[in-house]
Amino acid sequence: MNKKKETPHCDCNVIHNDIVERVRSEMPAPDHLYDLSELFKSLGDQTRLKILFALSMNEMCVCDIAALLDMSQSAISHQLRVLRNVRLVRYHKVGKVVYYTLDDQHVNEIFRQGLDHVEHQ
Amino acid sequence: MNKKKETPHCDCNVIHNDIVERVRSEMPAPDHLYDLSELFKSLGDQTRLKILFALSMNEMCVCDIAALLDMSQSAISHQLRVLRNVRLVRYHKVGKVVYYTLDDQHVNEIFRQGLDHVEHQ
DNA sequence: ATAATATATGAACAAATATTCATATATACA
DNA sequence: TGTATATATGAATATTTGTTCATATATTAT
Repeated sequence: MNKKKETPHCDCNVIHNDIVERVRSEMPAPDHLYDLSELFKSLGDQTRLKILFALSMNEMCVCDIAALLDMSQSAISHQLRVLRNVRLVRYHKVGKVVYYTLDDQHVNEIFRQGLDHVEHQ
Repeated sequence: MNKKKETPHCDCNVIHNDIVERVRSEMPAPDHLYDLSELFKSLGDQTRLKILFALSMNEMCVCDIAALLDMSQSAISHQLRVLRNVRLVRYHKVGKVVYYTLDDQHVNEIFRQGLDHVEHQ
């Protein structure tokens, strides 16, 4: 009855073993998959999307962003940290004020591709 | 997901009101922001990224994917529904077997941009 | 020095999410 | 008709995540 039990979780029979093995051998490294999922995760929130859109128009300080989105300074600061962690934004200080900018061009590209997708259906 | 409260939360002074107003007037429609965040959210999970990578190589049935990722058929099926909901994948049935494929080209493009970003640091 | 302001952060809480488990549906075959 | 197989799905649970609250840090002005 049981063909192969090498995979404890899969409770169905493998239909196309050749394809499965070929895909398995090409699967991106766990590190890359992790980084990529963290990147997309950071884009998967409306607040952060709004922040990124804002920064694509102008550099802005934390206070500007909080006012724009009508949210607390703390909430914005927490979200900016998320965006810093995946290097989507960077900042520079001028006195007490911290100005945020987009970190690289990929952001705009990814953004545009995403909009293409959601608008094209 | 994102909760909207009525109370004004910004507890700091607006520094650059002109910029804030200009950005506010250009902010994408809530519908688009919602769809876009749902799209990226669906990409922000390692299991789903693996599924999408697999499907970028070959169409695969649910059973294949479960075997490939060493996960239960149920877990894969739930994740495929998420991917269907944002139209990243589609399927066709052959008898009992359901084959999944990528739904459009944007996926590969977004994928590539994302990898560019995480690899370029 | 003190006060005021801009931002960051840890802890707590509520909401969202991924997986498991049990079960339902659909198809094929004897 | 039955049984077996492939997939889907609702409910429950455990983990993750976004925001709030209180407070800390850093900078400027007095």
